[in-house]
Amino acid sequence: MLSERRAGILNLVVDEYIDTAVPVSSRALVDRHHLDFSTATIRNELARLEEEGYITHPYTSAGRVPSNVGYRFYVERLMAEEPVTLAEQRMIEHQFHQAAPGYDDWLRLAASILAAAVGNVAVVTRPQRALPTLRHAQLVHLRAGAALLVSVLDDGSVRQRIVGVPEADTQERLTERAERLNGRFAGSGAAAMQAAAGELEDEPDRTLTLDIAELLDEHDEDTELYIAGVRPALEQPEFDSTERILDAVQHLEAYHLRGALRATETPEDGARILIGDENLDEWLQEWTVVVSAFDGPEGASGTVAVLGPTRMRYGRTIPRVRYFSSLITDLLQEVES
Amino acid sequence: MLSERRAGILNLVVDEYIDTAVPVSSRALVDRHHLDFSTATIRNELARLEEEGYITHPYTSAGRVPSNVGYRFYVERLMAEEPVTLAEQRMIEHQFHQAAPGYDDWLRLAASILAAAVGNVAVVTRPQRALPTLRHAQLVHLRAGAALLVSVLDDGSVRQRIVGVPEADTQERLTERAERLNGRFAGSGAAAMQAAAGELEDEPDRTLTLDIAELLDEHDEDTELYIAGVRPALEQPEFDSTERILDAVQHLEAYHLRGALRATETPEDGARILIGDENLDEWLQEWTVVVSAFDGPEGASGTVAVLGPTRMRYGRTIPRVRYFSSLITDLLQEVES
DNA sequence: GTTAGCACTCTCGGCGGGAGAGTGCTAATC
DNA sequence: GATTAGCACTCTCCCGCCGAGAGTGCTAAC
Repeated sequence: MLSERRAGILNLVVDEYIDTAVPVSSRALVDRHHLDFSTATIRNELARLEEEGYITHPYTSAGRVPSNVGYRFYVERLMAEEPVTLAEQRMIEHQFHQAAPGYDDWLRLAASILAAAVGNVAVVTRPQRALPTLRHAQLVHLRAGAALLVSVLDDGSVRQRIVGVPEADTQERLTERAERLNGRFAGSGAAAMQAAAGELEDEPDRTLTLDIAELLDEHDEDTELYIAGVRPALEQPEFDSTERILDAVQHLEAYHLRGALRATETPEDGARILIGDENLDEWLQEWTVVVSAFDGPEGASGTVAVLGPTRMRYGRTIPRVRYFSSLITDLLQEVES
Repeated sequence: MLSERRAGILNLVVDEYIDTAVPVSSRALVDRHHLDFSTATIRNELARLEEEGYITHPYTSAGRVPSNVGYRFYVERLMAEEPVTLAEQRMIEHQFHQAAPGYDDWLRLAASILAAAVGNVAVVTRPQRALPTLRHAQLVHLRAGAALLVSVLDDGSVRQRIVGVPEADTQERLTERAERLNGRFAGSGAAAMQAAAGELEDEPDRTLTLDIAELLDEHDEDTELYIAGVRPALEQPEFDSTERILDAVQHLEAYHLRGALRATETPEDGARILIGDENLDEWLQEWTVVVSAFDGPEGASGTVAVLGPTRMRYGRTIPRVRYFSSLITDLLQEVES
């Protein structure tokens, strides 16, 4: 229903708008792309595109701006992808191999390289297992009656909380206790622990077991998030007023981003793109989220995402999110030292 | 050298300016505080105060604004402290006792309550020991030749990195290895490990020991930081332009704040106040930092701080930073469950 | 279907000018 | 000698105006 020519014009409009952030006029299209039609013809086509909902007018006589529908069509049918060149790949890999090896550093680095590559906010989550099991628990004596429970999970994540313990327990006793629990529950998941807790004779051990189970269940409440590129994103012209910036700043923090990513079904392969009102969160109505998953060790999985205004360089962003998703998967697998 | 009366006027000027963010005029002082002098007299005094460097003029004929010297004098001699009322204390403690017990949650909560109480950015660091020792190390198998080394320190902090291990090591072998090292080095500090590493027969064990020692040494590179109140701080009138906000946003992140706090000698008791150019960091030249220390378990210590524009409600902020510093110390000691 | 031409609309930036808020100074007063 | 009234002067801020410019939509001709 969208004629060949009109689709082509839409493509140009979106490209142009993404590039300049200025509503695009018929004149600009003709001049900058040497079209063989007059501006009047283009204007007619633009009017049609507007009727069909692909573009809009900010005010009666300014140029055209893509609508969400327009962006969606662009992303699915029109856009020219800008692939990650070999040179770029090499540069990126080089940066990784220069850094000290370590989950945290790598993921943080991934976020910041990706952010720089696309000029928008990048978010990377630490990989987690859906149903993590306990690898090792540890009790650190704080004071009579209280200790810090530190649990290392099989996906390498670490969770901790303060728990009550018998007043009389010294650090030595606590260590014994922890070892006893490790012997019994290392390799178990939350469900198994909850089921088995009842069988335990020792009351404090029982409570601790339930504490550990809760820690395992806390799951993504506390997912570590690496965020980068806030500044470049906020320098874009859509953030012209101080309130817009403040709103964005407020939302671009771990808590809200976790929420935004959790709401997304992340494809195992390729990237998922949510444009404007396709996002559930209220605050994301004028944002686009490009998100993909990567695999960590032991069946754990994490998320890479880029967030920016709906006017985003899709052709550049999407391949890069995909690339980073597989790059991180590879990195985490091919670790060598 | 600063006459009684002039000091009083300076006090009023600073109070007024902190309150309104508007350069204060002789008229405003007389009217709002029912002074028994004419505006002309006040103007003379203001002129003197300006000569002496306590206040300035933004432009030839606007009201007066305190200088850094003025703020310093105000903080040391003039300011009326607004103590934390009992009702306020109860409210705060109530909020703590409602939260799930746990270092992270408490410290995060502390930051956000403090931020709300003072209307500026609050930062709380996780308590750390100056020379931490190892409590327990753990190796998580990632892939042949690589493992995740997770170390729990005696102050309850946890550090991790990816390390190389013999290709042949299975998870079982790695666990044995870790237990061997724990047996030998639990309770030791980095220095002891470095010294003892040479004596180890087994080459991989030696490397691992050095890895652990490095982890212990990384120290505050990676201090966890809880930050809150960015938005309210940035809503203040000093952040009127988008660049100012962006600069501030960029600096109010973990990396820069760690730097800023590290540069500060933190008093064990009471609070240290750094106004404007008393700060070393370039970006803090128009900020004031109010910082205090608190004690964690086992001789570890952490930091609470508030950051805001030099025009800050000192009388409110300082007592609250002090209060939180001792409150956190108490909380961490009086944990019960 | 395409295009030239034109009237119309809306934004944006610059300019001017008046109101208002303050100061500093001088000279008179207590 | 301190205080104050009075006044000239300065600087900001805001508002309204206007013209330039950029676009569009429509009509009529090709």
